[in-house]
Amino acid sequence: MPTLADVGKAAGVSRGTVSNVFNRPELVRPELRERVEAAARALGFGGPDPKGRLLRDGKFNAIGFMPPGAYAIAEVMRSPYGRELVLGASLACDEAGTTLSLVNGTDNTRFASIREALVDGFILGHSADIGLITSAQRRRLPFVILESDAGPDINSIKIDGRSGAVAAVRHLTELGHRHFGILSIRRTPGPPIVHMPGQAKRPLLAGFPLDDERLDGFKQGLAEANLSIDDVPIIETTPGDPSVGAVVFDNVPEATAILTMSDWQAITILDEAVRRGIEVPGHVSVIGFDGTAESARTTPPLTTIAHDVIGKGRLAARMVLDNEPPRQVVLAVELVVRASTAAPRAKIR
Amino acid sequence: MPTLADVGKAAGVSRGTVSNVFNRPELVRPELRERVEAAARALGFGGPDPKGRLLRDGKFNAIGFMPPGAYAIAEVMRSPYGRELVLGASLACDEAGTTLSLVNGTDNTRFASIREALVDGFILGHSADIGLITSAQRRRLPFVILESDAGPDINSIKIDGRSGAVAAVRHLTELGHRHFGILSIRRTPGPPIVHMPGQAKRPLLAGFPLDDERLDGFKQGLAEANLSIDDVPIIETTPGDPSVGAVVFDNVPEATAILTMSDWQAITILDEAVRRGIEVPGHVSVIGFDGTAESARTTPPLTTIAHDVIGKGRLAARMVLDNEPPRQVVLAVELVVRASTAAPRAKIR
DNA sequence: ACCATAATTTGGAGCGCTCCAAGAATTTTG
DNA sequence: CAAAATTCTTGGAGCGCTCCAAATTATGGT
Repeated sequence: MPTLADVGKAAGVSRGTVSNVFNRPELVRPELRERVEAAARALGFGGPDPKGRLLRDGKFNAIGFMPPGAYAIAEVMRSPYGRELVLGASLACDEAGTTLSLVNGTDNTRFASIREALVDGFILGHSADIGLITSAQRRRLPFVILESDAGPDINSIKIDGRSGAVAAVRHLTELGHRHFGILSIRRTPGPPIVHMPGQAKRPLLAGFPLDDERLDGFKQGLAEANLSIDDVPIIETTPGDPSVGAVVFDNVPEATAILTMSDWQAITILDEAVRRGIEVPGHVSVIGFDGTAESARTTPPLTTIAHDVIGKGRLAARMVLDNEPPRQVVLAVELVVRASTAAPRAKIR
Repeated sequence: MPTLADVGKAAGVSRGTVSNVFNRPELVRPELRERVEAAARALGFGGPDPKGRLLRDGKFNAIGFMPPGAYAIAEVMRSPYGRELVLGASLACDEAGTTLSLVNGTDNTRFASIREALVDGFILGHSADIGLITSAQRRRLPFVILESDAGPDINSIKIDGRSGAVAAVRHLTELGHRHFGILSIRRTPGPPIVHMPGQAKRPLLAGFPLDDERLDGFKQGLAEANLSIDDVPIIETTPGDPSVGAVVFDNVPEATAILTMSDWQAITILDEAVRRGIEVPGHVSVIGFDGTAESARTTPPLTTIAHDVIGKGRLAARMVLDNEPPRQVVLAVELVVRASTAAPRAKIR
């Protein structure tokens, strides 16, 4: 690999002049410039190596996106929510002329990834692991954490998940539902875990603020209707796991309404319902969470607790890019009623 | 920002030892290690700066994805096709522990982006601009170009677009269709451009191999049924432009079948059909291209010319990562018949 | 011609790190 | 207990570049 110095030698000029030819050509006399360019071509020199510039300037011109939980980037890209988040971030990056780096952080390499990522700042997906934040802080780069409570010194953006969850339950109880099933989020790899009422050690606190808050909202909403969450089956499942539908219908046949924590989970239920000839919302109502574009395209279109996911991603990127004093943003959620919820009509089977 | 040297001074050891503490802790005596770690903590040193290591090692551990055409990354993320491509690439990156950098290349900054991206290789979206390839070659990094003919010295992956287009037309003519509309891809920003038969300067060669090839396939397929593409209206439109549906139905009311170059275009047509009460496939058949996941979820599900988009993205990343001798891969396409195509039943209006 | 002024070009000084050969300290061996 | 072997630590040599003050060369006015 030829370097600036090599080209300089070949053209009989100094390193600095070659640098100028490439970066500020107006500074160098046209004929000389041409001679240098010729030398560069002859040597197959394709321009100053970014590595050198980088060390000198110290700017990567990139921000990193780190997946939430223990997910890999590919899993983020699969999920409707993740895609909109990344889309939003890329929108802001497009505007700023910055690169968006999708940083892979598998469980154990997560901290190392943060330490070594070639970025000027981070968007961190939510995490139960406080160490992540410490890691990010150590790096002394601007960062924002999504869907986590991280205190006043740290940039964070979250939605009002509790209100959203309450609104979801209210909507359903107002329609007359009394028998529910709840889909919470499984944070480790594996099949759905069914927690029936009365069973010990129900996952009422998963450790992830996102999940806990929504579960708490469900609890509150149920309480308002004189129902107890303790009587409601909870199924922990990875969003997108296609097997959850079967698990739900097999284990919670009496439910007339399914509360979820993501549109993707709700969509999975819809798919299984079609397979079994169960009508939505005739036999069972399903409510999503997040209000992704996908939720509007399903059959029937999903009722969901929506927020501006793209806007969230975009704001996150902007906060990192702008590097202003830390702030904590809480985004509003909105119940969007579509066609997947209705008054209960008949029991399944 | 403290450096290795600073920490070394504070701990009374050398730069090298501090480096070892962080990178090969087993090489340094536990008590010394602790002293160094304490000093690092005290100084708020969060580990060796990746910039330095980078210059030294020369590896970014990242590959860059550059959007096709003149699109920005955000546009890629919006498109079903683009998302699956990125998903595929991220899958390979996950496996390899590499970062995927979404490199922004707006028209004029495109070449500069290639010159300066902090990556070890590139996935280039297709382009009509040969300069892109030259740029990439100059950088002397492994790269692969998608959906372009770039000769035997260059990694490329493309689908057999011609056969796909022929198959699409055949499917429709076999169903009895004789009146078509074609959606080709507009490569500049702006609203749909309608090219009616007989008009001069129809975009039969857009300069993009991808478009040209498919158009050529449509032509061939039509010819097989004794139809001429010269009699078929062609509408150039950016995939995803929601206005194209109206343009199509207003300008080509006699068409009983719409050929497209992407699922997204087809989906847009579907949306407008719903709005106008036009039945698909009753009044008009619509056929997509690419076979993205979205195409299976529409109402009605789209008939489409499918290929393994995720696999393509994954293979692309692998080729860059593996850096083997250049090869040219042509991926098979497959006609997937779903419910958006049927025999023509009635004329619209 | 000659000097002031303007236009170009130069090369040193890092940017922060890792590698590595060599030196220092410690432990083992005969 | 000295010599040999082993374990640790050190600091020089870059990695390739950009910035900048200083040196060199060209231009212009008298």
